[in-house]
Amino acid sequence: MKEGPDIAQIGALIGDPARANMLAALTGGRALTATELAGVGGITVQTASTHLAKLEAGGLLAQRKQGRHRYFTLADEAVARLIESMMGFAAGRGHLRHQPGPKEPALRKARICYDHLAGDYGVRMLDSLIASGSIDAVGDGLALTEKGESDLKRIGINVGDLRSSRRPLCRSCLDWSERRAHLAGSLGKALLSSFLDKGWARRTAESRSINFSPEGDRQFLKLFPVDP
Amino acid sequence: MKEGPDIAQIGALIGDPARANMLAALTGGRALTATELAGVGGITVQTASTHLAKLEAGGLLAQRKQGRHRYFTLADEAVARLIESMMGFAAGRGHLRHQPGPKEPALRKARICYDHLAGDYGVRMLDSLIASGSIDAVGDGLALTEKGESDLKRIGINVGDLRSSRRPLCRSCLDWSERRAHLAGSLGKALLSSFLDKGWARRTAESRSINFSPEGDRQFLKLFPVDP
DNA sequence: GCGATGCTTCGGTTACGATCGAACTATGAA
DNA sequence: TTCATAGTTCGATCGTAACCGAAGCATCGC
Repeated sequence: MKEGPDIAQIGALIGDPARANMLAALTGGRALTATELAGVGGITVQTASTHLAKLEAGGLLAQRKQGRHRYFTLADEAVARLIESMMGFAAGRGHLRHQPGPKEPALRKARICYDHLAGDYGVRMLDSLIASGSIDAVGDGLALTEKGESDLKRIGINVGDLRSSRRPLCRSCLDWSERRAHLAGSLGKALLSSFLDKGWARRTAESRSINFSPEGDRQFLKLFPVDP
Repeated sequence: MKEGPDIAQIGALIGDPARANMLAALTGGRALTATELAGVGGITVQTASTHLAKLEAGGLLAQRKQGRHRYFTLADEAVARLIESMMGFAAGRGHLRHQPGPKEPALRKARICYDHLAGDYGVRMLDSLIASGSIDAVGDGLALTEKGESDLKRIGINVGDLRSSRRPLCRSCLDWSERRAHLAGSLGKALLSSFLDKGWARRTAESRSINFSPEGDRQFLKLFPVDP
């Protein structure tokens, strides 16, 4: 007994439905205000305020004041990974939400996971990068190849810039809807950003889903073909 | 809101201190009875019984009856990974236990993590295997090399046998005390088993720590040297 | 200055769940 | 059979934490 770090504290933090909803919403990567988070949690602002204070004290959230707004984000990528891994686990056990909801298909197709692409399209992209020899997959680890680096430069992504950050370039992240890996890390972020910049896709207002335009869809599927 | 799987349920399950203690104890890999688990949770058997029922209903535990005893284990390796990853996260945030306790140093040196070696010795072993070229590390993924396969055969581990199981051979598992990776997967299990079989080390009765004998210590350090 | 908006703090209510004593079932030992 | 041990179920208690209304700050626009 009393062995090791205290998982009960963070378990309890995540264990409240309102807080869990807020955290899941923040996994979308966007900074949200206390009022918005109260909305996603289905509670009043007063209650949300105390919840947010607890989450911040627990080190799960960071906030920055901007005028009279208070923007909350996940404290760092480790929190996002924890949440996503718990989602993957929960999905595997059948701990699904009561009503699947109309937005579910869109989420399964393409959604944002902290700052990179997830869902069917996210998994497909990684598969294609591996098949084309741009990324080496060893066990559950990923590494960019020289071919990959030059291929990416051709679509406007300069890997050298990304390397300067302390964050790992490639990281595999388990997708809860597909139950397979998609690409995270700074490269995952850069790829999604480029899709948005090119106008291939747009983020939706209140949801984590990512909407591809018909043209963007075509381009994406051409760039990341699935092998027959 | 209402997007994705329900993490609040499992968060709440882990969020109770008594349940968290039981889960942490079961991460030791041993099957424990309800009474033993009541002990580690610091509660009466009645209370433990209801907790265990909840954990089982939530898919975190499995039980098997044996005579008048009821043995509980973690449902599968995924649960162990979840618990360990939460421990790693908690340790990183400073969510440590109130009193470090006398057993802490032993735990940091060598302990069992589900079924493989963790702690200083676990990290050291993986480092050494990578340095000697037995294991390839790419990103955070691990893969056994041909050299590794033959080296392991020399110390009595037949990798061919391990491959037949559906479980991955090599897996990296983040160590909460060292904050670095150690070796999990079926190979990690096989290595620890061999140390125990050879008499180099023994499991302790009530704790997760692993005790190396003086001779076992010598052999282990010789087999897995650290590069200067 | 003023009101409006965003958010926090305070106080009091409420509900849920952890807890344990006691009674009950099941298995094993004598 | 009887007694002992392991565990569950029941019932009642109790504490904590989630919750919201109301009041209090802070910041913006005017």
